[in-house]
Amino acid sequence: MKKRANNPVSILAALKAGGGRTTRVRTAVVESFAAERVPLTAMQLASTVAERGIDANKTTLYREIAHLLAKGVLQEVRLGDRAVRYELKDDGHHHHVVCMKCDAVVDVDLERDLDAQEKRIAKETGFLLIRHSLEFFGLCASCR
Amino acid sequence: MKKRANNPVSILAALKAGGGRTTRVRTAVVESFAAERVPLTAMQLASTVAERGIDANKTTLYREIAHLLAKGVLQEVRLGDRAVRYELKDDGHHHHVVCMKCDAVVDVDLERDLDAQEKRIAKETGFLLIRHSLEFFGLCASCR
DNA sequence: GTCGTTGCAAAGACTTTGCATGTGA
DNA sequence: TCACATGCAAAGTCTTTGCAACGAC
Repeated sequence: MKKRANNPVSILAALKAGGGRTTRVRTAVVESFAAERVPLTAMQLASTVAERGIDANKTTLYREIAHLLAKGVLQEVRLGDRAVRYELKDDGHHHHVVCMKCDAVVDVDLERDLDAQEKRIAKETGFLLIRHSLEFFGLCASCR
Repeated sequence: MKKRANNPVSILAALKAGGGRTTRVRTAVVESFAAERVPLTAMQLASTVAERGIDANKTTLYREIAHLLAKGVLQEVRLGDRAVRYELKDDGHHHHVVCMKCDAVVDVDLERDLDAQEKRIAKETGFLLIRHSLEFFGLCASCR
């Protein structure tokens, strides 16, 4: 399984090589995702970027997210709430545990993944299955 | 495992017993969920209700959904897209298979549920886990 | 200088709230 | 009757689009 370089410098370099520019906002966005490590909503990204001292317009952030998705730097993550979140794309498939009170997110791996179940379900339903999404919800150690 | 009566008549009777009224809109909403069987967004509900010949204001539909959620008649379902969907609550825990092209939804059960995994994850993360959500995405037989 | 990037304003989609009116039991 | 239910208008939240100005290289 190939491992993608997930540090801000490499990502920005790759974007630049693809014709993009290394701007104030883009740098702050990529650094924010790399530093936070958990999936962020557009609004959480705005706060994180602001905390880093960069005052970026929200339109710009939405456009930057779209750009990074198109470049394969980010992937969408849907947790249980309405929001769409984004995280740096890595090659490892993992799931999330979400605190229903404070919104904390922790990554987890499954011991045996769902491949067998997926095969059976594909057979039973006639679907061609492409991906799945599994999240656990509860209260984290400090909120319980 | 106790089985809830999921037909419109019983549901409306139960709501009435709880102080609610059997109105034109409420009847159409409950019948729509019972007839469709798959999770509906507020907008899909509006269409379904309209198809049944009832012209309900969308504010009313949002309020009716909130009311039915509060009464435990409906439960929220989050599939992979941004929308929040609702379905009649039943006691059986199941998961969904979603067609990424035509939005068709099929219910599925897991052979072995995720209890063991859930226990392990709770132990590892310190979370008190309350529920989980698992969806499969792909293309249905007609769209593939 | 070019062309990618940014900001502002405005529009859009979906959802919620306030208030006056309607209606089921 | 009267509390529940409804409709309309308005406001709120999140996201997208149009357009002119800015700035990385």
